[in-house]
Amino acid sequence: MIYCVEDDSSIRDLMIYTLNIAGFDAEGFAESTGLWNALHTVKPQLILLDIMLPEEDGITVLKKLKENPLTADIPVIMASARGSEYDKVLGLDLGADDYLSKPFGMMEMVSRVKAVLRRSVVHPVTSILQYGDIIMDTAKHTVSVGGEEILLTLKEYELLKVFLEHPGIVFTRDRLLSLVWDYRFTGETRTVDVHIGTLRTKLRDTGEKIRTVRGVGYRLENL
Amino acid sequence: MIYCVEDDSSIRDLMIYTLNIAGFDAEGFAESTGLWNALHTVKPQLILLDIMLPEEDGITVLKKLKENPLTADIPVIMASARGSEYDKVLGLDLGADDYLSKPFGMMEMVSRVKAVLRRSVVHPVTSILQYGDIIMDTAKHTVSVGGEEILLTLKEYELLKVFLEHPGIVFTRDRLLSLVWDYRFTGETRTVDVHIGTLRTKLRDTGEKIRTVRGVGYRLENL
DNA sequence: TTCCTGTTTTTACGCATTTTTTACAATGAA
DNA sequence: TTCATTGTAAAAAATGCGTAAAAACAGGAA
Repeated sequence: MIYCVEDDSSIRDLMIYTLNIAGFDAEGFAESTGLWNALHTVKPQLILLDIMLPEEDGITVLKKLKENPLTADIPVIMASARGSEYDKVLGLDLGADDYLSKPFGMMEMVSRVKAVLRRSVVHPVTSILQYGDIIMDTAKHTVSVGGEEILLTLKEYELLKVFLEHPGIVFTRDRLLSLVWDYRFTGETRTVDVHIGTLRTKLRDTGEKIRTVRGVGYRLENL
Repeated sequence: MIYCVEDDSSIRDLMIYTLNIAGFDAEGFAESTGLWNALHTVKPQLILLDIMLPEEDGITVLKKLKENPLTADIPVIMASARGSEYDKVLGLDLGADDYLSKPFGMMEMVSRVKAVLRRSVVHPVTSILQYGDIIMDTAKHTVSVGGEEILLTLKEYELLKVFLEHPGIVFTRDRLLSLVWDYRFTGETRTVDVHIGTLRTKLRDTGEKIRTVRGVGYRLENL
């Protein structure tokens, strides 16, 4: 998924259209609010960002993106009609990955998008797992829900980690036992259920997220 | 002056050329011996260091740089084709300031160089570590809390230093042992706990700052 | 050397928290 | 309804942590 923030709707439509043709999922926004909303649901591979925008300008948006650890690693290509060197430098310095100066051709855009994506394949050195408003920082060993830190015991933490690493996948109790515990034996035990229970109550305010798959195990609901 | 250690001469030349265009003095070396010689004469603002090198590899070079107080404060950006997580973590943990994964674009390189330099300008002569009202001066080897100097033993000091250098990050007892002590063995010992204990009492008036992460280790609470 | 002093490590144990088990209630499919 | 499965409160067991106190160590002075 590529997000494209551009106020001129004819240019925006053309960009989306071209990106689609080139095989990318792309979504466009006229100004930054749309981008911020979208970022809450799906994290894109790349953002195309115009500098001149109504409301919040592109430089500010880029700054914000780079300040937040959740979005800092999303590559950004800046675009602007103001071709001055100043803008370029400013944009690149803040961590933009490339620059398109208007008017640019669609071919050029696609080739730059591809180049940036190629480069940033290996990038993710992030210790952060996100799922909706749940954020787990494995380096700090903390979990927060909606910015509020919640305290989990070790088993709860590791259980949640397994789910966050594989959202949507069903895990049998045996599988969870062997992942989080190091049980070799697979005996009758309610241990997993109990921990799932406490996890659920601690995450209650986030809505019911851990689903029971009767006769099989548990899985984290897909967003 | 920026030093650039890279064995592939075509890449190295391109890097030097680009850095020059961007307004930097830059000098390149095919392997680490050149770097060591150059360091005796001119101390650079930054070093670009490839991990895969003939003779001495980049990780070793980085270690040496960070061990020597004369060179420890030179920012280093590591570059490597081996994109494995392991390399990254290792590099970053040893004190590299950023990471470039090959193949990288020249634009990206310049923007990262600028970013690192910008960061290191803010903390000139970084002999001072601060966290809330705790101030550690690594040059003077002193620690003060709220202006009042406190006396720490060597182990307490080094333990605190690790935490101040990585606020918020969890350290297991094993990790702390290998960082502050030079234990190879990983045995059952309460040594770390005891020192954490004495540190805590000496820092008591600053509020509880060192948090226990049960089953894992310790971390400095985020401010 | 021996003694002294301050630091570091080990040992041992109490305590609090976490984890597991147990037992039973609730649920849902057939 | 029946029966297997799941949820969970409460009790029991296990574990991990903090810390006092003893032991070991290091360095300096006499």
